[in-house]
Amino acid sequence: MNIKDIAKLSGVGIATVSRVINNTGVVSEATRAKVMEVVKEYNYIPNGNARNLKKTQSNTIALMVKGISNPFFANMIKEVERQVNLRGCPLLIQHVEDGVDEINTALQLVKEKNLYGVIFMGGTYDHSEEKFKQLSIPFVLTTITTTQDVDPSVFSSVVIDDVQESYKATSYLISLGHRKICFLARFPLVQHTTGNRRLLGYIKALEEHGIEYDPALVEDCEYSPSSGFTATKRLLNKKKEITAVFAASDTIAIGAAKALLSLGLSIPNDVSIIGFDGIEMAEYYHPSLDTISQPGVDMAKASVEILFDLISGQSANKHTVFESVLVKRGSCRKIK
Amino acid sequence: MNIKDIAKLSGVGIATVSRVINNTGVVSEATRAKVMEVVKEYNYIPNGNARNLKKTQSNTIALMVKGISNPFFANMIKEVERQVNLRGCPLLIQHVEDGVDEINTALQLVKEKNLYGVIFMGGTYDHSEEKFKQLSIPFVLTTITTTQDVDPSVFSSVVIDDVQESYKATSYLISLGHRKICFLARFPLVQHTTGNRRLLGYIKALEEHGIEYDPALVEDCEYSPSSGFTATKRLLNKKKEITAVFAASDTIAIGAAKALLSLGLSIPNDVSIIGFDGIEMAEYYHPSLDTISQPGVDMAKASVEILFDLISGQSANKHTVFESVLVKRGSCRKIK
DNA sequence: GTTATCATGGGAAACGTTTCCCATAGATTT
DNA sequence: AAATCTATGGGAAACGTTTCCCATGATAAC
Repeated sequence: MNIKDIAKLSGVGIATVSRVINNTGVVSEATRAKVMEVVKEYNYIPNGNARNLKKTQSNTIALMVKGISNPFFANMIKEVERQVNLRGCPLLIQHVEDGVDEINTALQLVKEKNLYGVIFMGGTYDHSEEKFKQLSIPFVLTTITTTQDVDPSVFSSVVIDDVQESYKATSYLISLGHRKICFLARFPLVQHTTGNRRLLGYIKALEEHGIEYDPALVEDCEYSPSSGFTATKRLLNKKKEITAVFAASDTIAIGAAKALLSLGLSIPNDVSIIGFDGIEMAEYYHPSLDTISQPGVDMAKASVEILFDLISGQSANKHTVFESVLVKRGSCRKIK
Repeated sequence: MNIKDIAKLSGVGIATVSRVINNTGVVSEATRAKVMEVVKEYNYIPNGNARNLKKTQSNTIALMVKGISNPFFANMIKEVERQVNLRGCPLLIQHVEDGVDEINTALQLVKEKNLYGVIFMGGTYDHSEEKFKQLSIPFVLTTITTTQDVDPSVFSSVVIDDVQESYKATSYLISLGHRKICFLARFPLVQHTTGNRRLLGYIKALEEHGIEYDPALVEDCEYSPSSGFTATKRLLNKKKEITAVFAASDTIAIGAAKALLSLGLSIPNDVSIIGFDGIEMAEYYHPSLDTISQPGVDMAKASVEILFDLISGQSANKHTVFESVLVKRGSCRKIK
């Protein structure tokens, strides 16, 4: 069942059927009704491949996610899909394996599927300007910013200020009297990752308050409870006196909390703890965990809006910085 | 840059370029090398739309997920993608909104994109045989079985036995001396959902042990901590004496645990609790939560294997039932 | 009554592949 | 030396659309 069949069955030309389906050009009401009836009756759905081939552009938006199992991304993905579908476009969700270059993957996809636009979610901050330019279609980096010498006019982004928010969390702990503050995050070899930027904020806060930065209080770990758990164990084995833990994600914070609690330590009486992201689980953990809560859904929505503005040519590349909120639930305590 | 350009640049015909790219037909080593050199140099990637149009079949596999934010699905999705990519196919992840018919969505997608195969993950058990037949390409239901009068030879599935596993959990609590056991799950209007089937197992266990089934101990709730939390609050307001909670997901169990803990109750001293799924968070909760752990990754792998067997015509429709494991972590206690 | 204008709809090319079928040339057989 | 076979590679049709351009008939203008 293709457009030719529909044309024959409706007694019109294929061009007319196409015009009816796409609501383009002028077609008399009578003709339109006649065609639509046949379309409905035979449940005709145009072949997307032929369509995209001819138009040398599909209306598909791709979402490249690095870390699809990250619970913080879950609601963002749903919102991106909702917003994209609202605009009548299908969303192709592409998971990018850790260690795989998401821009290269996208480059491939763009050529192969004639994408309409791309949203990148998660991943590193390290991309060259040249790469961005190769990607000749509109795209938005969400949750990713870049500190390389990249001309800001060649890409769009929706981010939070990792340095600033991390500074906020650390300062909060310091204001409560903490001096021995651990920091848990992921530090891959690449520069300019979320972890590295949050480390900068952590160090900045320490320095501003005259606290010496002790690398032994910083542990490298994946963004997962299990990794947070083992990292915290490693930390405790160093026999440092610790009064607070700042985890670069709530998942890490949960693992860290478990490590402390299972040793019989109390949160926040013995150790204060604060996470990052604002996932639901942090609230329902016992004790509920303080966190730097990111407006994930708003960020997702903004990403799609910016992408479609770019597509329609209505605006140039844009960089939006969202503010996160320090949510206090009692897992941090004033000491001394 | 298309196949014609490559042909011209290599000094061969387009048919030859196609043969080289697809490794079909016979091409002399010299010609192949010449063409490949040009392909590499210009970084040529064939247009997927043209390809799929001509072949009247793409190699794309679609994964229809209902509940993409379900943490239990996270690892399964990753495994499905890994397995599909391993077989040289791209995976299209399609999120299906709650309440939307996933088969209809797939039907649309199949016609539009000439899919190669479909995997359904999550959702209800209610599908008619006719619908299955309309979907004229190979597909596998994962995490979904059907109790309708559907001929088992028209579909494939990878599931656990919900009734049996639920029976297992409930029996475990009973064996520990519990009589007042709450059950939390989602009961939508549609029949034959995961929740309904697990309820059957729960009731079966009670009856077999001569315990009267009390509907007041069963609460309807979404598969999320917040919903588990409020459902448990509702339960406690009924002033029933409760000694154990069986939650149909670990996310619900976490919400339930939070409700109990925040009232100062102890787990497992005052109330025992057991969840379902086996997500990482249940282990890192404090206390660690007992659960019926599903082999999600194995199930994902099996789904892809079955799908590709169907595609290659190597085998007929098949139904695989996986066994779940009762994981004891101490959140359930023997009483009396 | 003739010409200009307009609304509508059809024909055909083009998008970039794959693949069938045939042509060519060199090698092998008779 | 002629005939046959084999290996290789090219031409062209086809996949199912969209869209440009043109044809047709009706209406309006003169």
